Amino acid sequence: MFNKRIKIKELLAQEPTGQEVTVMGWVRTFRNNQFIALNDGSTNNNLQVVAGLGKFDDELLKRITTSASLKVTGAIVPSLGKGQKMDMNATSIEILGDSDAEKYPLQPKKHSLEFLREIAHLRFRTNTFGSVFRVRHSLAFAIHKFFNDKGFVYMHTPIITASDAEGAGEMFRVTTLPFDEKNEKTPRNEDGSINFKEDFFGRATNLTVSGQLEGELGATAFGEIYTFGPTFRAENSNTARHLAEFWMIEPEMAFCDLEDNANLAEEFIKYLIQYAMNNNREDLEFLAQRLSDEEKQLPQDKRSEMGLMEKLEFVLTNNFERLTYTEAIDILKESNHNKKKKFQYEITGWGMDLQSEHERFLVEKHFKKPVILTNYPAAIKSFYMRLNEDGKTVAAMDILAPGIGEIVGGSQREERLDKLEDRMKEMNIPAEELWWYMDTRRFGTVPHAGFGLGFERMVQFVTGMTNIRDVIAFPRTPKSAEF
RNA sequence: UCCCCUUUAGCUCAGUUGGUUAGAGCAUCUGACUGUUAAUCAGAGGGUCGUUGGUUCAAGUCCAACAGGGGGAGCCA
Repeated sequence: MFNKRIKIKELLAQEPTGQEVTVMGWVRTFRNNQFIALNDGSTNNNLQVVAGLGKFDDELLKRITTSASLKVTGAIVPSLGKGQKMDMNATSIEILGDSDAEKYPLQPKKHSLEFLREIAHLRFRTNTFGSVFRVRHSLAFAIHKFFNDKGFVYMHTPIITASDAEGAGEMFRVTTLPFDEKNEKTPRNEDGSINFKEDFFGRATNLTVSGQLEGELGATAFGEIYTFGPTFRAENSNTARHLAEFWMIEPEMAFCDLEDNANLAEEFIKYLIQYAMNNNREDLEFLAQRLSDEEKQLPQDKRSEMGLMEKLEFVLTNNFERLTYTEAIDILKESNHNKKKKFQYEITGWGMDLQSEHERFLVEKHFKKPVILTNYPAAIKSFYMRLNEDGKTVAAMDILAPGIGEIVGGSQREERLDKLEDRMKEMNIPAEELWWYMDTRRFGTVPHAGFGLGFERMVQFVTGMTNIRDVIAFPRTPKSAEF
């Protein structure tokens, strides 16, 4: 019986010719004791249900409150009012679930994003979050489509990992060892350290911070793989662009160098934007409007130069700017911004790590478009990145997006066993723990490369949401895991 | 973790140099109206001023600590 309903998005695309249909959804507002704005989540547009005067009991009408769920049947006719092309003249209204108006926290008015974060379980029922999460869904779908169409194998890398050598950040421990206040039940070695042999896996384990190392195992068999799954970082990060639990896409390609890698990343990002623009135009236009309304409250110099749609269009039609770390340092050094000493962190010269103000200057002020920075000094990058011929830089790449910062981090991997071992020794990475990783270099090693794209940062970029906590359903951040 | 800002009704916010009974809009409730568009009109209810301590004759207002939220930085995707 329930599958007889028509979704409001589909209905609104039809012409009103008196057809009798059934819809189900939640009440957004009930105006004039007669007009129900009904929403079923398929689109932000509501169906106006008209409850003709005198046709329904007062007792029933009283129960039509904000967010009550209804099953409504009636004829679809051209609207007599101005705001919509069709009305449903209700012949039957059934209340599926009441919603106590005195207790329901959402009102038909603008709410702050901060307040909505505190009621994250209900915020999907707002237009903003409806749009954000429909776009998020589309992007997730497009990721699989992009890689599937290219013949990549979708690989599920483990969530629980025994290696703590990945070096990508602090990890969450996974254990079944007893935890009591005095630690009396915790198994100990003779020297007092915790005996992990007694733990579930017989060793210390953690939540993954990256699927890359396992991804490389797949790439050196299937040729091209990608992962798309949750990732965990136990960093005490309190920013609008970090989460303790987030989703990451990590393609890994054999027979691939840094340039191929950068080409793929750029194509990938553009594909995702194009997909959302083709499939979520209505939601993006709503979000663009929201963003522009929001920015009207900011001082002139803090507003974006482009609207959301223009920005996405611009990224699609322009090549990402590609330059080396060394070139970037030169640009920063020679900039008027630097000469006027406007950087908080001084440009000390080659070898320094770029601060986010430097990255933002390059992306938002100098080039005004996404930038692919390559070939960083080896000393500031990870052990697995391929050492360049100059002996001092590695084949790394970061893609920096306006307003978001680093959206992609990747590299060509060090496929030469001796060079990899040297590098691990230098950086105190225990090669023996990663024996399985080293085996790819021992048996048929091959030039290969890959990158990680932060999914939530991508969703932020496409939706224009400025806080990463507003593009994931239930954000996990330090001191916060309510829902 | 560091720096800055902030916390007053369900929500968004006023609240003067410390001084009677802490206000507004929206929401809610009651009634009216009935082709409305965040409906409108009239009325009503609704507050431990984040928590604890201090200064003072007197604290929403000043001070301190703690907690929550926001912005920026670091770590990174």
